[in-house]
Amino acid sequence: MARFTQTSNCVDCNCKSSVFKKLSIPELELMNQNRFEVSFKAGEIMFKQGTPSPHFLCITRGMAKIYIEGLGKNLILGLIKPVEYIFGPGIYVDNRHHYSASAVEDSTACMVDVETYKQLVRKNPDFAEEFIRRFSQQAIINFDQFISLTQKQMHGRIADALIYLSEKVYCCNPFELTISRQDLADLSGMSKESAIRILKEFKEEGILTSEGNFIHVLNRGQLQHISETG
Amino acid sequence: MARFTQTSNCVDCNCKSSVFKKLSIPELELMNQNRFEVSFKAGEIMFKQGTPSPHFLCITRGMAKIYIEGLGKNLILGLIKPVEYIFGPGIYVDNRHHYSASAVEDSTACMVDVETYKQLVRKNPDFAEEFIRRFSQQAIINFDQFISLTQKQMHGRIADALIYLSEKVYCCNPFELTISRQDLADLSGMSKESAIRILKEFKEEGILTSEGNFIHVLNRGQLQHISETG
DNA sequence: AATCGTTGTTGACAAATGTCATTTATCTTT
DNA sequence: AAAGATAAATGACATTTGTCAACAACGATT
Repeated sequence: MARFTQTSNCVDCNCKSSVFKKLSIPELELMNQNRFEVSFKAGEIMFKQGTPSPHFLCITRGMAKIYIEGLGKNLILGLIKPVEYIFGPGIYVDNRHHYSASAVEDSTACMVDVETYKQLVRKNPDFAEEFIRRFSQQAIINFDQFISLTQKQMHGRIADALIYLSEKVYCCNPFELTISRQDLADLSGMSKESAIRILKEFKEEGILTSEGNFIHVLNRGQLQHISETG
Repeated sequence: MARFTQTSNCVDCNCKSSVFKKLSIPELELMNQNRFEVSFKAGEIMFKQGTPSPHFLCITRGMAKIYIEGLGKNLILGLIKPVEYIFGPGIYVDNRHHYSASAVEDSTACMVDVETYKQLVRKNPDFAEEFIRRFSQQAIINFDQFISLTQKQMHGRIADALIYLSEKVYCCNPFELTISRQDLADLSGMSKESAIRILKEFKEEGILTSEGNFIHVLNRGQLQHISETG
């Protein structure tokens, strides 16, 4: 199970994440006092859809997936890496998590008290605006995902997922896919078998090479084209 | 084209919409000074995806649809009626609209200056919290729509759309469908023909009756069941 | 009433996609 | 190294869904 540790300070995250840059030293200190660090092994659940959300979560090491648990299947909304924080929309509505989060790699995360956070949102308009801006960016990303998942065929959706993984998540090419094929399928809204098949087709067409979990995108333009034409 | 009018006052909306209840009289007055009313005929576009968004919009009469323009198809996010306001996530990010809005019935709307609005969000923490709360509620609704559109089959999706229309939009049963079949399809992420076919099946199975654009849901439980089982 | 354009409806068909069963690879544990 | 568990890959098939073409209904205009 998860182990408690208490190593870093909020000032560390302040150096890395733009959200906390809007906080003053005393405000950071307040936040620091109302947080604790937890470590998770790969596969462990960080929080579960439907449960109360007294804390929000800030990934300091490793990687997490956030996903909606639907009807038997999961829909992965995104992969979160250091130093990004995960706040569900529930914190201002019903204090429930509206999606689950679990570690896809061994990870550590800060759990920050939501009430402290909301208090700072009230007191510091710059912080509030930055929070709203983040929230808005997330919504815009969701819209794109909405279009991808509802209007594109499988090839376009896998292309979108590969671009996302290479450029937003692992930020390199070639990259090692640390998520499973099932996760790739859950990210693209299709069955695991279909995801595997399309990956194979892309390989046969010379768009990418793959050896085990290492994927090298050879023809980024082609991938973009497939993404845009559905 | 749209005609300008200047009839009501923000205080009117204050009586109807919970968002503005958090504003003081002087604040409402400020908002009132930075708004104007516009009327739209059915079918007219209120704002267009990709264009700048110097104003947000508050529907005071009629009904609007908000929709993402995707690859040839539209995805309807929701139907907006008085007194609800439409703010895109772009106002805090890139000052662009990330979806389009158009009148599905003859409508009037207030266009409120975004800068004034953001100023009030900074100054009035209660108002800011209420804004965030609304935004969050919208995100939660989007999650449900996400699951509906990506994990349910057509019958489940039409069931969801019918429940939404009957209970959230028209708020009565029977109700007159003022949107087209194409709109119903865009709301459910499928082709117009498929939407029509499923409506017919529901009719044959006695779940509803329909005469022209009037729909009467006879078996709400069955509809719920179809929604839940996909 | 006749015409035209739009929207709604239907049927036949093709394409996309999921499901199931089976095999292969990979990794861990013994 | 052997065994077992898990993940990945493949093939056959059924189902879901979209597309296309034709037609009917409706409203607006002449």
